[in-house]
Amino acid sequence: MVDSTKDIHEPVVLDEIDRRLLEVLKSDGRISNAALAEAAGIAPSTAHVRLRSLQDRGVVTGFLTSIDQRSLGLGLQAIVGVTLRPGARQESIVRFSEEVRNLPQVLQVFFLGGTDDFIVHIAVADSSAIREFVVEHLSAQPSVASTRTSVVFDYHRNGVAASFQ
Amino acid sequence: MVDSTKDIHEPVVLDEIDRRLLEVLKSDGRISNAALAEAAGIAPSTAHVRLRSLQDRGVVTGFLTSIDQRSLGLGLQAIVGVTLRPGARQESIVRFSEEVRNLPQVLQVFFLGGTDDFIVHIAVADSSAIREFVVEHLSAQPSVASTRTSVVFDYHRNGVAASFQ
DNA sequence: TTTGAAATTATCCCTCC
DNA sequence: GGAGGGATAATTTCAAA
Repeated sequence: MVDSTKDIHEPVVLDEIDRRLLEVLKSDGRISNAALAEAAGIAPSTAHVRLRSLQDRGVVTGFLTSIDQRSLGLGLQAIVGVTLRPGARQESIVRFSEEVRNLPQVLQVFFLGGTDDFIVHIAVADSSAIREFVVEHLSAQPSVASTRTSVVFDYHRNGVAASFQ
Repeated sequence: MVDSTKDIHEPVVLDEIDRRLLEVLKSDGRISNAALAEAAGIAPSTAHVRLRSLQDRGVVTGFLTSIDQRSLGLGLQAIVGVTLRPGARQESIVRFSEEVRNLPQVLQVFFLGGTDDFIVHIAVADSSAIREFVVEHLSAQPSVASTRTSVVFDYHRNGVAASFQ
């Protein structure tokens, strides 16, 4: 008996074949089923069922396309660390963070326990757009105590983690 | 005449159709060519040519699979900020950073201009694995002056930026 | 460049091992 | 749970506008 509405995280058991499939898919999400099957040493029909199972079990949460941001006119990336005011209301923080993560400049948001309360990874056109982003969307917020902006000189990605639920 | 060996970044011109294709592909890298064509309002054969062109021009740099790290037994994510010693030799920094970004725990590395010289996004099994990672792979390095570790409580991703060449 | 249509492949479901 | 086979549907190429 499997519950189809799983809001909580139930343990997932992956065997060697699953891990091989994931290893291939990690860096080639658009590989054909036939090629995926061959890479994992199984029949195409089996690979097909396996991949569906990985999606159903929530192991594979989606397929993404890596896009060169410069081509979109967004040649500059930055990391902005944000510290919130100690007295900020919980509900206003939640609303604020949801606004931030839906802004078009935002690639990723990390909510942290530590010095910064969260950090935002953005891609923008130029340095004035960074300042504009920070002033308009972060500093202007009453919940925000301070921000620290760092320009991204180089960036490397090994894999893509799923957004938390 | 197009140079196939483009090491430098040449300007890319995207029209409205290209942008529509990218918007769809961004969050669904495995969409079928037929569905992609319909979403962009063009013929499947055109969508096919267009997508190939986007790849050839370096706009689309790859297709990735978003994987729930918890399923892999990596239930904890952290951000580690690293400051390098002012006197560290350039070549040792380069070698070190290349080692770090190839570690299996590492999801992303950002090289920054600012307080931290770079930050590392990792996924590990538990808190002792965080400590192990920092001690073994970061603090032990002679180039490293200090590190600051923050646990990731929540994570959200809007899109995937290409790794810098 | 875009398209429609043809040739080739792949997907997907069903059945059997 | 994995593999085979076959109907369906997709991708890819190409000629033409």
